Amino acid sequence: MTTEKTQADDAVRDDLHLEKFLPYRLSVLSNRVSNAIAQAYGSRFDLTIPAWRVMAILGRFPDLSAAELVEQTAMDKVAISRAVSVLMRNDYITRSEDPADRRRQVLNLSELGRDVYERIVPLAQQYEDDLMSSLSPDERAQLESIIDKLMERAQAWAERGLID
Amino acid sequence: MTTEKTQADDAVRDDLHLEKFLPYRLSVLSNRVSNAIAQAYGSRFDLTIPAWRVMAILGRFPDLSAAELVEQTAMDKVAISRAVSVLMRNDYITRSEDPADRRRQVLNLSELGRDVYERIVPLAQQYEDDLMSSLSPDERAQLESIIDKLMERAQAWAERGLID
DNA sequence: TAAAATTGGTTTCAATTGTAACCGCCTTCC
DNA sequence: GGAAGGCGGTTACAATTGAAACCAATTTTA
Repeated sequence: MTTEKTQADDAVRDDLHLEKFLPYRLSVLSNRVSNAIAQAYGSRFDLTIPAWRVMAILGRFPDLSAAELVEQTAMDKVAISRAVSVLMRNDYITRSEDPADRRRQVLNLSELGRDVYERIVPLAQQYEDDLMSSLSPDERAQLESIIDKLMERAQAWAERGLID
Repeated sequence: MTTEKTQADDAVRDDLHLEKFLPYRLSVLSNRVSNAIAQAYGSRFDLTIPAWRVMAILGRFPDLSAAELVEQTAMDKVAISRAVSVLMRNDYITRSEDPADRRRQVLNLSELGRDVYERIVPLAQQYEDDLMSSLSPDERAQLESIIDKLMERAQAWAERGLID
């Protein structure tokens, strides 16, 4: 009834099922996941998502500057700067001036920061495991490669301009 | 020094590869996609993402109230209210009081709104198609079902409380 | 070697978003 | 039928975010 169309060739395009629309679904999924996790460690360690991301990167790649964090995280430099300043306030990271280039500041987890990092990692891992546990091994592998492909495609939009 | 481990069995969990971390990847992917698309129709029709979402739903399900939009979109009611008010300002939707319940306001696309809607749908479709074109038919099907499963899982966190 | 242009990073200001309080209408239950 | 509570929707205010201007150090170039 409601699915009837007056014009045959309008039928397809005229009907957008938002619930089925991939970009929309991605956004809902991503928000649900991020918010849940943010809540989990935010409530324990008083960390925002950007702050935790900075810590996650520094935990793996020490001695980065803010600019290098920008590359790694795809966050913008203002967000990094703010995350860094709250992390400094919490003594979760240290900042030292690079003598070779006095504009540059080298960042690292502090001892306290590494402590927190090491407690959060398993927690984060646990969430990921829980998510993944709903998938078969085959699906997991598929997902990896699918995300890569979609990412590449979306990246292309940004680089080579939008469609149309 | 800082990378040394004191305890052998910390070694595995201690290493979080953010670039491989599903929640993180989802968020980057979703942002890239949404921003690109938002830019595409935002620049043409001066629509924000929430506003476009409201139109997308109204295009498919006429005669909804704001509360029903909340259900459909998973946006919160303030966001809906704001989207509705800009859409009213642009004459993209109409609002009529429900005589049976004078609190309730029935929303619909205006003629102009439907026009815009019908021009955006193919555009949105095109983006989705372009994204999907990077996947094989098999992968597309997989993705559908994978997203469903992940969504369900993440939903469970919200409902039954977080892990741990 | 002194302007000019670039780079790392921060600050400022405006726009977006989330939370909570709120107003008006409606229902219900004494 | 009239207070008490619930629901639809908006407003107000605070927190977050993004864009652009900005400062200081460095590199370029002439």
